[in-house]
Amino acid sequence: MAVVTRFAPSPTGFLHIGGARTALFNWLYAKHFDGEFLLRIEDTDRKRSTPEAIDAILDGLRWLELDWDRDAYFQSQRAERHAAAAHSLLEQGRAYRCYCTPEELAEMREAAKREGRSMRYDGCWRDRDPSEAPEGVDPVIRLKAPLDGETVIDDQVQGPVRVENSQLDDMILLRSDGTPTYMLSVVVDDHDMGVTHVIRGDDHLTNAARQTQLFLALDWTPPVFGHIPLIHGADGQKLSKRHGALGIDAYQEMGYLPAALRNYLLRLGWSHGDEEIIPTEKAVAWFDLDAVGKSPSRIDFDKLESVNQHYLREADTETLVELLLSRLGTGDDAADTVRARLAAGLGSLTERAKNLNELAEMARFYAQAPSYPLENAKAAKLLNDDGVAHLTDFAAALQPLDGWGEAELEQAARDFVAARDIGLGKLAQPLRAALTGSNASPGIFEVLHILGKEEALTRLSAVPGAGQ
RNA sequence: GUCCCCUUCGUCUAGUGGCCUAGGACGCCGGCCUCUCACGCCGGAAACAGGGGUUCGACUCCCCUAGGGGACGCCA
Repeated sequence: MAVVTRFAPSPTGFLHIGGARTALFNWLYAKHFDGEFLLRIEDTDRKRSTPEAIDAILDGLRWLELDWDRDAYFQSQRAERHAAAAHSLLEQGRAYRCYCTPEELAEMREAAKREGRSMRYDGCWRDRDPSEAPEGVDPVIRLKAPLDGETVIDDQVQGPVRVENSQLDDMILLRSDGTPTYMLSVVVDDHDMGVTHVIRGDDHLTNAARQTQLFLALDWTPPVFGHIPLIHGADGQKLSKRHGALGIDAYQEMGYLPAALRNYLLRLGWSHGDEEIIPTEKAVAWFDLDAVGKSPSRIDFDKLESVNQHYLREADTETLVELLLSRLGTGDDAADTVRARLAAGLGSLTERAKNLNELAEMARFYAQAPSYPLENAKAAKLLNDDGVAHLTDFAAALQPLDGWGEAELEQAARDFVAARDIGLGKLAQPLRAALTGSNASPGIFEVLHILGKEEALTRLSAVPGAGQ
């Protein structure tokens, strides 16, 4: 039987990092077994579901390059089918009408809590005659779940998990307004969609037991479950808005590459020996549930950055240039010149940057000449009297040069400092400040070369006090 | 409160009874390289939560304790 996995987010918010990893694992599992990866939007909570959230989730998945098979399913469109399943259970005597009011239920929970019992519905309408039904109360439909014995989930990540049936109450299938609950919808949809493997956060572990009961009541075979541990914030606490529970678009804005984020997320909770850099092809080849860890992990931006830098170095130049251009916000006028400079300078720039934003800042001088006074205090200090004097003389020495290759430029600089008996740094640092506006940059001869003779000499003469 | 799950360096993890004087990666510290910043290279500090068993031998198996997480909705 072909493997079918699914990612089933509820569109009540953006796609966060935990959801992204769940989607990734489902995607990888399907790819590994040459199966299908489906997407189902669980929008049955009309009050909280928004079209914006649906778009954010879809965009997030697309950005991460996690493509889904078939068309996306929308749970809200299948409510009739869900209700039908509940009614058939009712006819078979496997479900019943319950007339308890929300108030009574709340009272029940209070009492249970007081007496130290587990807080669950006591099943008082389970065998009660419908003729006793109170007037004017719309009943809910509950599953007539087994009273004793146990439900066992052979979880592919957590191992066998046994839950006493006495711990599970008769779950509501249909609300008093006739709409299906999450439990019912999930089970019916997973069955109808042919889902064979349910991979999701372990906050659903106890749901798996209830859902198994439902599958069995419907005479369906439950899917294989794999409950992956949750991701926590850097402080070990549950993910919240303050740390890490950001939308996937935030990671995009922070300058991470999709391939890098996938690699990082993959290693959170999953491993393959000592492998760290795992491109998607290898991930597909290696991924399986047995290598997923059981304990929750924390998000670590340092590591993410490091992985990102790796992918930055390997990224296609053209792609990177476009990504940078949009971040530099430069006009179109000089676009071709800037593109060429960026393409030439990218190689050594990616050795220095950990994300696209840093990269853009480091590359900025290829698009714009420094403006005075220099913002960078250390750089400004390099342009003191001595520094400017050296620059002026060196510019004069450069003027008659025919070639502008790195080697020639370096030779000229070495001859220059040797003649004056000064260290190379005495010349290189002021040069750097004048050319890039900064005290840190790629090798100065590379910068000189990429900028070109005309632009370089223009920048040198633009230094305040130069040429006297 | 009840039930379920988890626990190896700061973080992500390798480890499936002897290969472990516990390995790797990120981060951190030191050094080398050097026109700056990086990269790279070399070296370093850093962990089996605690206590009982089982065993010739436990990071690995069992029990207890502690800590962490999750679930207990007519939310998903």
